[in-house]
Amino acid sequence: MALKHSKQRDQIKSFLMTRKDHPTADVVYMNVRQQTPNISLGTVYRNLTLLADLGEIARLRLGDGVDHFDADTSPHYHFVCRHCGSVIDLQMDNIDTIITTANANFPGHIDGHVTYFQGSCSDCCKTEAH
Amino acid sequence: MALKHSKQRDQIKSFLMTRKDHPTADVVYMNVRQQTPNISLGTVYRNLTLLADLGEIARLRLGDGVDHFDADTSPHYHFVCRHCGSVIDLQMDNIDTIITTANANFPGHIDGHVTYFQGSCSDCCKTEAH
DNA sequence: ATAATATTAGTAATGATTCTTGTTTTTATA
DNA sequence: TATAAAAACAAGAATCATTACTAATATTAT
Repeated sequence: MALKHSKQRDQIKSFLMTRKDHPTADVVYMNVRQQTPNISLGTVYRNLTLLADLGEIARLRLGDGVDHFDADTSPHYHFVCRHCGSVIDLQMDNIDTIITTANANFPGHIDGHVTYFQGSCSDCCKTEAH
Repeated sequence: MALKHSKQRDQIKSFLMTRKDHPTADVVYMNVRQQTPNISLGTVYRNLTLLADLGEIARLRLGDGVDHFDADTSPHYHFVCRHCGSVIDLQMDNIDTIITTANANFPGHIDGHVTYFQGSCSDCCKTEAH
């Protein structure tokens, strides 16, 4: 069951690398379809899952009920705007020390955490009064 | 549109207060149905959402595609076992200082974060070798 | 008691994702 | 280069959690 090359998979990954806004499967589908009109949504889902399992992309679950995907697998954090829902990269120092803190009084073994941030993005800060 | 009392809502909240394992809507439904056999799943969902909006319970989104509910609204964290999926309360010092860290180089305004921890619960640590 | 309206049960609809099936591509090897 | 095994595909059905709809019922203020 070796991996075989696929034009569709290449296009999905290439598209994702051009984007910094962490698109959903449906957005990937609508965009890749402009180059390959008869690609199917199932193919997009299957390849996004495969690429995520391979570690070539990241799957983001940000509480909005839809998976987002990110071609940038380097360590960084994410911000979700409460107003417009946009997902934005966040450069900040690594906070993995919270894992040590969490392990202190825990009877099992903690080896990871999921963290994302919320608030108003700069655009929404301008257009609304908070 | 003042709130009116409802036996179903009381039972849903009462049941949730007896549990420390953060049940899903379906688990709430199956249990409350033992007292009120013809309660509908829609009623369970509607009331869980209402109680969460009122701040009387917490809705937990932990990346497994199903919402979990918690009658304990005091500040605390959660742990999700990678092996059995169990959700466990975690007592640890508040880490809201990460919000200040995150705001440092961010052009908008960050006012919150979502954090949960992952690893092996004590039961799974015993039964498996990691 | 009555009227206004929030709530309910039951069921249909939605939306994201996964699964199935028969066909097409890819790739290793003869 | 031909061929055969298997990976990948397109199209569409199925699944699962959740929400929406509607007519009936329960609650509450007067």
